[in-house]
Amino acid sequence: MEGYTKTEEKIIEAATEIFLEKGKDGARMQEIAERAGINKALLHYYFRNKKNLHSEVFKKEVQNFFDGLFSAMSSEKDFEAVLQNFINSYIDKLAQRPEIIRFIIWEIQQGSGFFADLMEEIFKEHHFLKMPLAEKIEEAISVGRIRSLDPVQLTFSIIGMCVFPFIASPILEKVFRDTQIYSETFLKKRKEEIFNMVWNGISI
Amino acid sequence: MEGYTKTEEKIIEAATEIFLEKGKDGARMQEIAERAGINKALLHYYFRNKKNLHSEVFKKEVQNFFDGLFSAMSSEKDFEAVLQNFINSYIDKLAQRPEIIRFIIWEIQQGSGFFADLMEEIFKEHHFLKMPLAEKIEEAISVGRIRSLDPVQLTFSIIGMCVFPFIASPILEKVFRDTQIYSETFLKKRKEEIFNMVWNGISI
DNA sequence: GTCTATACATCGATAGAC
DNA sequence: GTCTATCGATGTATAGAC
Repeated sequence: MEGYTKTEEKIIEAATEIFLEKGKDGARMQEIAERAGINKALLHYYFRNKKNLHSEVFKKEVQNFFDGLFSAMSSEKDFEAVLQNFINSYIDKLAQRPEIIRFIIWEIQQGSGFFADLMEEIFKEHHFLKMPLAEKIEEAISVGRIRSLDPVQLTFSIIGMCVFPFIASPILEKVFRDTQIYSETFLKKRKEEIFNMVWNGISI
Repeated sequence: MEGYTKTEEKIIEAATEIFLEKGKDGARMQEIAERAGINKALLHYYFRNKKNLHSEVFKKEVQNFFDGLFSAMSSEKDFEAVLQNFINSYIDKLAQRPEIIRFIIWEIQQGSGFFADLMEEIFKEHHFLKMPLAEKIEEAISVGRIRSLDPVQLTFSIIGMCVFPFIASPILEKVFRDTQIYSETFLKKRKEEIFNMVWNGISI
């Protein structure tokens, strides 16, 4: 981590774990302090209050997630490769940090607009106008690579298919006792399934 | 609501609103009492503690959501109709109560297993063995109505596509200023888009 | 059943010594 | 920068009058 002192790093690290696990309201400053090996007073010395600390952690996590994702996208390639790559990257990223979904969903529906602003910022950093994948889809349509459809709708569909297994993993692993969501074989199969479904549905 | 006294009803109603909006940890018993027009003591008289009240509300909401959904499914029809019907019902249900997604996701990832148990119970009530849609897909494959594929994977895909727009609605309406997720036209278009994507991808 | 009053714990945040 | 001690607010929960 750059730009942080040793103590700040320890705090951020501890706060990330606790906020991801318990959420903003469920998290306790006391617990964060303990896990960081310091005391509450020092938390406030560095981050002033809980809201602030949470924002810092949230911003870092979201940026980290999407930076990796979008930087893998920017290179110009054939749309089939772009699609394949997007699905693979998204699933791999989610498998690394599945807790981030709940984190983001909570913040989104809080209605603060904080996440939306953050995303806009990240889009700009990567020189996208709005949603990266939607732009690529538009391109592919205009050059006749795929059939004409609503790029936004397709983007929703692809992301939805990628995200859902991670949202539902605890139930799914219970209902289907032999399904291990985080296993290499499942992830590979999932990637193929999404790609096939989409490509069958949109290719000319 | 059946089986509740007038006061219990008022409490459940108020608690539902507050829990859906602020979550289990963010909700305050004081606020629930005020909205119900009673005092804190009476909350504990009827529901003993916060955890209990939250469970009650959660169970009621989940049952209400899936009961409506599954009872619309049980009748035997051609798979194309079943699929169409499932997508339509799911989207309509979500449009009615979008807050339930966050509610459920939070509970799922809490790892208590409460939601999984609840779902199993609901499946049984409707005489399904595991996941309703997955069973219908298996049938359709075995009679050669659709191509052979993993029913669980397809189920994930369909639900993911239905749910995602509601998860992301606040950002989407910001990024695409002209997109009104809850408008009749958007919902209709979304249903068609999902059905077409799936049907193109699986029909023989 | 419903209220007021209050016990008791714990929270986020701060003051002040070092 | 880091600590101890503590404040004031607020949280859940209960006791006891009506």
